Amino acid sequence: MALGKDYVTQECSIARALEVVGERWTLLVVRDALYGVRRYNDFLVHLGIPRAVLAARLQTLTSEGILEKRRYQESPPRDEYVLTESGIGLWPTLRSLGLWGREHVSGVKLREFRHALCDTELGPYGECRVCGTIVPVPDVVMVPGPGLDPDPADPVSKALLRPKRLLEPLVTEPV
Amino acid sequence: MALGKDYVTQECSIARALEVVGERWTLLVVRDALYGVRRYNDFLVHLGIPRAVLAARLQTLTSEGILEKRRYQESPPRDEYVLTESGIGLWPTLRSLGLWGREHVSGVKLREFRHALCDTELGPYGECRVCGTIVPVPDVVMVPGPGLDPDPADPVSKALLRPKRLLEPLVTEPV
DNA sequence: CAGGGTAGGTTCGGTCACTGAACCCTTGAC
DNA sequence: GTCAAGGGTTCAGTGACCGAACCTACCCTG
Repeated sequence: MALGKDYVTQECSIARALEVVGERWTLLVVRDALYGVRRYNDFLVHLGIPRAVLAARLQTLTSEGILEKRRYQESPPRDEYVLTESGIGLWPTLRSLGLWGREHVSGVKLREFRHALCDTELGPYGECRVCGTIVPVPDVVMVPGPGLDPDPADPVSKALLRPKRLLEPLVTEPV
Repeated sequence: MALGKDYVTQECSIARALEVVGERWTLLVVRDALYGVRRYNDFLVHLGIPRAVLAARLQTLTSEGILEKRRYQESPPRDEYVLTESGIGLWPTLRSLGLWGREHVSGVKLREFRHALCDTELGPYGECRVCGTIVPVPDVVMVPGPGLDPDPADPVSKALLRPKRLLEPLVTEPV
């Protein structure tokens, strides 16, 4: 946590959670990972985060068991960062935070989330209104909403314009 | 937001939300407000936050429309900080963040939340399993869980040991 | 009416996280 | 041999956060 200080007096699960994911950028890294971003460089260009900070976040998220670093090719050695179960568990939090931001801060719908099996838009708790069940994260499809810039500058944002399932690895166009 | 920098490149409701509530201490102030804390001094002793930071947070939260500052006595002039509708809208986020912290960080159940009308423990989305509805925040009762220290040092934590509804103003024992 | 207590701040020097830019290493392609 | 790309590390500067001290307005008590 920021300043090396924990919320030491707080006997509270929310405080414990914030000690892990409450630093600047951390939740945005997790969000990108949910959207399918896996590579250092993709996080870098999409978030506009300083390299040193990204390296630090990826390392703490890995050591906290939220991301898993895994080698996907040997030569040259390349690693990718994939969400663990614990990391996927942050989906409801990010979902409700996003809804709150849309409703009380930005006022614009930038993305929609739908149930892959029946194409119904999710309710506020990530449930499918038609099927009446909580939709598992891999069955959530993200599609761009009306407020989203149709021609973004960076290739990661471009790739995220295409409807895709959460967690499904992002493929960026080779420049 | 920290360092005067917003998440400027991010076209995303989550980023917008974090610009408002993503600073250190901010979400804990909102949590305390949900628990019924209203006064400067109660926030201070309960959070263990530096006075200057608390003053700054209360001011930004007020100007962002999440808290409302209101005079509750004239002489001496005293103000209290009460959640607005927008602030209450953060309940689902805090609820899911707390659940995640309990499940993936602390592992201990510190508090329980129940439906006031039927005394059923809430489900993960703040719904009542018996009534089948989302419980409005004022109808949520908070009761201490098994893992909570039964004899805390500060009077605010003491007062929070008694079951009470969310938002209901906290009354601290006069020392 | 002096002294003490309380609520709600502001000020201030020091520390530490974040920032942006530059540099480094390994590998593969030309 | 040279270049580019991916994935980092290093480093000086800035500014948020830290704790402690100080300030103000009002009330109560002797």
